[in-house]
Amino acid sequence: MNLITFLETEIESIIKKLGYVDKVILNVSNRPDLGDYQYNGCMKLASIYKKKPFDIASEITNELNKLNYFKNINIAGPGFINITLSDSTLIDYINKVNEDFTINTYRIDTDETIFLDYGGANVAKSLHAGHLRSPNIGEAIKRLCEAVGYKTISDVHLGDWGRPMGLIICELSKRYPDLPYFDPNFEGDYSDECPITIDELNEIYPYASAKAKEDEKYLEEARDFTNRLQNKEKGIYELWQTFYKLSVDDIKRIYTLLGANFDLWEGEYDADKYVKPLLDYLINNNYTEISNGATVINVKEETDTREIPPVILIKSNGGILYDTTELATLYSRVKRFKFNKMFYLTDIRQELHFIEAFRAAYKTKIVPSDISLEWFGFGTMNGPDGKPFKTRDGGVMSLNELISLVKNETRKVIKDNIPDTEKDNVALDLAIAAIKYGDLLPHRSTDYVFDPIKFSDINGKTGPYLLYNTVRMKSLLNKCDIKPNKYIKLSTNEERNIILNLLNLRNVMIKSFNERSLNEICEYLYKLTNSYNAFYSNVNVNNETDINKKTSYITLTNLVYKTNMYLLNILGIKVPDKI
RNA sequence: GCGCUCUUAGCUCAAUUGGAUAGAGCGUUAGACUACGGAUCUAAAGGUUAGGGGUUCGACUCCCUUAGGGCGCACCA
Repeated sequence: MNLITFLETEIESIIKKLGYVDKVILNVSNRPDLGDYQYNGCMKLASIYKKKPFDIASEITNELNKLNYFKNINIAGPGFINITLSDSTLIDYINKVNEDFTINTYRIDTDETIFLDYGGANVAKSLHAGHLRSPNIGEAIKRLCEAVGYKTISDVHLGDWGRPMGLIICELSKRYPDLPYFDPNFEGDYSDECPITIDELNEIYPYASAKAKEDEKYLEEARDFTNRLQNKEKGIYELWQTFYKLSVDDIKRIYTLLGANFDLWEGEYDADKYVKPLLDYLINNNYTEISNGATVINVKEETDTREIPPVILIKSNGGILYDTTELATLYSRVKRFKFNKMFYLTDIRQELHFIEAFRAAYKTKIVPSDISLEWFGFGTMNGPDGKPFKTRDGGVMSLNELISLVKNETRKVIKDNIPDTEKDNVALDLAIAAIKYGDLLPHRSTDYVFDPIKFSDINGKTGPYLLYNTVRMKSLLNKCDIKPNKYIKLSTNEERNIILNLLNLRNVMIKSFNERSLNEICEYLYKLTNSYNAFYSNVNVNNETDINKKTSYITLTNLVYKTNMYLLNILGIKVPDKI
């Protein structure tokens, strides 16, 4: 059992024995000079039980002193209890963790499944800087859920069936009118060959989108193509399939680079076949009403402090919208998969959309009340000017460009002894680590400034620093003639700090999981690594002649290394063999 | 206009149910070490937590208010 959890339950039972009730939480002390951990509950208990906090604290510490886990227990201020663990407690615990790493982690006993919806890529619109956070955060949350004990299902939820598709097809019909896809009398097989390249595809959408804004006739044509596609008209549908594949292959390539994997590559297209049954269900059960010519679901509630507009299912011109597709997706997921919770991760601006969609889903019983729907948003990734990250000339920066940009920085860090043939791969690993760590370090919901140079620095709180030091630990483990075994002797203060940090892993995972944010884990990785480096710079492990000390050093090194690997894997950061 | 949200060190970010002296990184300054991967480590300076008021033993955190950002408010996704 985790040591901190164990001590919390011990204290809880002491408090109960004394006649009080509290959910005991042991916090890492913010006064390390007074103790390792602190319990702050006495002030609260005092107000409940009408006693002096100091007296309650005394009663508790008297009982605690009967246990033999502690080096020191003291009361400070109005009634803070400070606890310092004894070395033997720490040594015993480290040896238990050494046998079973998972006791030091946060893991619950559950057979629940969480369905995660993140990624949010759009077909035929190349991934750009604004698309970075969703796969980064989403993938890490997914891995954290799995580490905690949940089963997961992840879906990328592609935007692949709306007006953008019509715009692409419209523009293709102008540029390549002779393609067989546009010939209604064409009888042969459409070639599998895509008529365009990915670069051209990436160029077409912004072009067509801009043109549609100023050219009403063009927009009308695009609408028409959208309808023809959604009716799966021969030729048009096949054309869509070819550029769909081209685009999705490119999206997969970049997501793979970023370490994001999805169980499902579904999207609006897959939801489309559920739209009709959904609408039939909603209309037949009188969940809908007509408002200004549109078919809507009213989701206002009396307690609302703001105006909540209705969910529009069918536009006055007969078309369907974002919300319709969202509900159809939910409708199909509930029918096809078994899960207990659903996590949505998007840009923070979409909050209202999800509030509405969730209300509609519960109100209409599309989603049963025992499935929890949860949305959490992420903040914007900004440039140095505090506005959304752009290229130097103000254009949209693709993720390809972004990765290259950072790779140019991380390449400078690589040592000369790495063969030229491997340098590029190492630079890429470092770049991905730099980007992901930089992205996950701030709290999920806050906007942050993306700084390629700062993130690529091998010194400081960065991905490259963590990789470098983790690789160095591995190198030491490989080089040392002693293998990790039993932790015997706690001989330096630096080791004690490392152990206290290791002890904290579980709490860090709990906080990260509860917050749906990776910033606690990122901070922790730096802190743990840094505490190890303080040890490393003071103690030469390989030159140690005392075999007990040396074994202890290497055992501790191994635990820090394992913890780093465990957490970096949760963050989706790959650790290269050499840097 | 209405609503949500943010404002913390020179810069970029943290802050554990309301807890003690608000912490990190970078930058700055001063040190350590022929080095198992030194691309490291140690330390110092730097704060009226945007301003004002309130709640209480205690407020970056909760409430009110002023100022300044960001975002959202039915037929885009």
